[in-house]
Amino acid sequence: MGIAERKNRQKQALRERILDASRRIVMREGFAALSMRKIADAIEYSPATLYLHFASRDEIAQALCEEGYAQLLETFVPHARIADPAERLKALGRAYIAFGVAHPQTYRLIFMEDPSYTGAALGGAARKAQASADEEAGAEVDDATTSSAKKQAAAREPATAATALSDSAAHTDDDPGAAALHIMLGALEELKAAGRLSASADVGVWAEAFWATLHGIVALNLTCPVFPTAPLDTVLNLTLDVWFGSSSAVPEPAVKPTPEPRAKPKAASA
Amino acid sequence: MGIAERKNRQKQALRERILDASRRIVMREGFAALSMRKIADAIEYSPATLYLHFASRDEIAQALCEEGYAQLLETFVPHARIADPAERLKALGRAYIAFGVAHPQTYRLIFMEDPSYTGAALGGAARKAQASADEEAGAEVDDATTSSAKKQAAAREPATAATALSDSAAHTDDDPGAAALHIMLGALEELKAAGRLSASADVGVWAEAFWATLHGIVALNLTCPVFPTAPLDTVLNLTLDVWFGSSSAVPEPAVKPTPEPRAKPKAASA
DNA sequence: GTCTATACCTCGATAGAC
DNA sequence: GTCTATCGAGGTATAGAC
Repeated sequence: MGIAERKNRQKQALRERILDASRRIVMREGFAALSMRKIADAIEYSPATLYLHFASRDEIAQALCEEGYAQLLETFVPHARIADPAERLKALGRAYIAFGVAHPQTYRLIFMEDPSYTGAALGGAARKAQASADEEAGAEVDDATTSSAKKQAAAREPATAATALSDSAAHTDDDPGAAALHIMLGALEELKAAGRLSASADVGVWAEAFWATLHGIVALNLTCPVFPTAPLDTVLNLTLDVWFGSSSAVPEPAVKPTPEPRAKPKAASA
Repeated sequence: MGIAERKNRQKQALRERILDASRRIVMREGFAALSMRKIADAIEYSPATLYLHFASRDEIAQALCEEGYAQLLETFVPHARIADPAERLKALGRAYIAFGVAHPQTYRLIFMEDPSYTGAALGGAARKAQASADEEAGAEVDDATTSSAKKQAAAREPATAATALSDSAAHTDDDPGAAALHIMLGALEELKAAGRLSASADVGVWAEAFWATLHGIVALNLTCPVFPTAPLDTVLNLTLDVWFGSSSAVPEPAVKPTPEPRAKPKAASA
């Protein structure tokens, strides 16, 4: 069987070469420029050979996406150990933006190209967020029908940073997107448990809204050459302060979030 | 000269037919599916004829973009009359998201396709934001070199909603993007003048960060089929409350933004 | 397994007849 | 002004020789 194993190794090696070349093309010229011909050229094989390893261009793209999800999650992991949940969320936000700026084409591929690619990243994650929200609302969860119900159990008790991390690590293998979102959910739960979020706040909604905010900063920055006019860090810091309060050691806080929530009456529109 | 005028009218009419057909194709199949052949088919002319009215496909796309900018601005205008600046900003945010959801392909074309398209919308706008920020910082503005310096003068004094609107209306003809951003800047200036924003807050940064946030919600919604899991309005309301405070008449505010800004010490990261 | 060769698309843009 | 015809380039995917 040694011969079969060698052949298998060679097959896997070529598969990796294909993905390597594809990754380089995407990083250099963007996803739209990824074609079977170009990949074949890059690895010095004929286009037909590619179809022995991938059924289509789309399958190659999906493989690249999965790498991207994992890569993004990796940048999250170290920050998940930060004790203060607000600081943790801010650090995660910074890591998210940093990833997008450092790997623009990868970010585009995952979050700005095909809905099915983005869905693969956020689909499972969003389902978990919904489940968490339902759970929080006191809805009954049918463990038999939910394959990942066991993993969600840890979120039921107000988790410490350590348990949140170890729990999310359980997701890492199968679904990086869900794991990433789960790290955020854990931090938001802690904030809420500490009374720094309204008791009626829905952490699932908070997580989705915050994620969308981060996405907006990255996406606009990648798409629009003149955004932002101000330094990116300045915009990011303001955004994080608005969401989770100013935490700088500076005596005078730079931003004072709406001291009078409902001071003025609503005006009639034309 | 009547003959020449008639020919001119006919030429303009065909130009409009081309744009109409293009708009329909983009709305129905997306910008990527817009091809000269398809347009020609739709208007029942040969592809070659198109090149008598537009130099290239790109020129058609840019014409569509300009319509889109103006369309977006139009949805802003009625809300610019709201007296309370925070409520005005929230209404603008809602209008922005509503536009993106109602006209997904138009929104994609303007803000998610080609950087040059988005730049045409935000480029001039961003320059104005920067100018406003400079001005605010006490920098001298050389009126001779800035063609629109006169228009910015109105923002110097804490403007009423009326003056902010009339001022922004002056931008409408030449640059819808700048006009839209200017409406937001005016509202932020008012917030600041009322002491509801820190005196050291940079309204240019606020405007860019808020715009990015709105963009994130729309973009993620358009790209990701499962976002948001929660109703879009719920996510939007939370986001607007986080940015400009809760203004609902409900006795218990749904969201309490970080009552203890710097309660916990910063934790050491691993 | 890997190749050559090719079928079969779609595209933007242009030349030249009418 | 409008057409037909076409160039040349790009793409996915496959058939069949080796």
